[in-house]
Amino acid sequence: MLDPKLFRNEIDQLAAALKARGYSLDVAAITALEDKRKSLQVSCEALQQERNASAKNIGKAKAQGQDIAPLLAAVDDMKAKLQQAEAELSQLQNELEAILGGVPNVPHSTVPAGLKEEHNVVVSSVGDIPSFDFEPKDHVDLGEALGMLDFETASKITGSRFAVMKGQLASLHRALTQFMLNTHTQEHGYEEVYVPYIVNRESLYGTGQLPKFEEDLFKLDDDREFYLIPTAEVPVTNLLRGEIVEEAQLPLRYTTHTPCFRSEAGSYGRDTRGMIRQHQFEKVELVQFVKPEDSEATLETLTGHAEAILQKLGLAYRKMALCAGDMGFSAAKTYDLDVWLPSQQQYREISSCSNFQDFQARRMKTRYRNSETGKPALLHTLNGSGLAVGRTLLAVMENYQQADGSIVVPPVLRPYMGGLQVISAAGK
RNA sequence: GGAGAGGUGGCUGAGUGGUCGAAAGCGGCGGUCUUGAAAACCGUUGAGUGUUAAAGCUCCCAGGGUUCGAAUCCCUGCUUCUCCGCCA
Repeated sequence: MLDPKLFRNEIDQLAAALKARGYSLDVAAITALEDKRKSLQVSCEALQQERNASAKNIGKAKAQGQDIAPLLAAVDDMKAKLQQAEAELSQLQNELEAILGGVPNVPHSTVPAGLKEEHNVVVSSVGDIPSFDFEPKDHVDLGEALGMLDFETASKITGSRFAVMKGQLASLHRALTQFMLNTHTQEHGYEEVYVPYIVNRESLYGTGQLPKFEEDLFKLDDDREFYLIPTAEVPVTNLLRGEIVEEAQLPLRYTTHTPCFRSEAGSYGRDTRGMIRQHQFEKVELVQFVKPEDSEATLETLTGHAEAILQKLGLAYRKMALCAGDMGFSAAKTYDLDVWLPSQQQYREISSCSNFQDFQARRMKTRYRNSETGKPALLHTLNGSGLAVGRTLLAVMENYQQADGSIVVPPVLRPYMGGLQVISAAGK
């Protein structure tokens, strides 16, 4: 949610800024509604004032033992008038809120212009692209040949876009998670948290998945309106929904490992092979709450924390600054980290790190007490994948494969694998 | 699943349908004292909206209702705690 004042006072500038990301703001409709709201609110408050004053007078008169019957008669029609005004106002406010809640964040001034993926800018490329003296296989062929990756059984159990892993590959998957969590908690200063994987509507509204992106989510058949989390961003960011934290506690850094569930509606036919795009995948998430003046720098360090994982794993990647039109709904600025996949001869997204500024915090009413003013002020929120575990697994498989189809375990993961150096069919 | 008790400001916690946005304490902030700090004492201190500033308005878990008037009464939901039952 953007600051409502922007819609009242600077709506034309706002519309121009949003156009950069391909969003066209209905200025005329919003202005008309806003004008109507203003006048309705004024008249409604005048009626409320009248009611309060007369009720007070009646109370006084009664206390003094006077006859209050004439006073009651005088306020006879007031109630109905007020009720009608309040109903109209609240309907209008809901209407406005629905519109404003659906307006995306304004791109930060440093965000590259452009509306499409090809306008994203390469910030840096790190690591050497591996060369093979044989034809590298993709992770599906590798995993199936090892007998450790099975999509057919998964689709029997559930359906498409699920995977079954076995043996050392399943262990490698777990090792990656442990390695990431340990790195973030021990080297990057994050506190590990465990959170629910099912969330309510309020939480999804807070981080911006609702009301606009309901079709991306799995909703439970339950009258409590529960959803499976599409990312740990939702429960972790909502840890502080409605809270006021002390400035001395900042910055707050949380990391967690959760499964993520995405309906992938609208992605039919895309990435149907392998583990790139699944309905269920694991992710280690980084979330930070910082003072507004710190968020820009924090996006750099947080992205660096995700990069550190790729570096320690020895994977080649590039850091992309997303253009205005390619960013998510709530983001003011986003870096994607794309890892090199030998089978595709291209980089694929493995992490997305964003600064939401106060966009989520305003929706969640997450504030801190500013020590200078003594007043509560909105925090800035950031998050990033550190990393998507399934995609990291397939990147490791493909980049560490050998001619015989075995997979070398990256040295940093060996302590988590009982010292195992190579995954081979014999190890199943 | 059954029975009972709660949900009030940053926190703890009072609050007979009318002067209650709400006692008190803690914490915070400012001051006195002190070389400095602590202690003590004095003052101040909810959030939002609105305004040049104010006034006004809204908010006592959420949503409905009763009433001229609701933190207070009624209904529904959510949630916390205690006891019983069941259970990984």
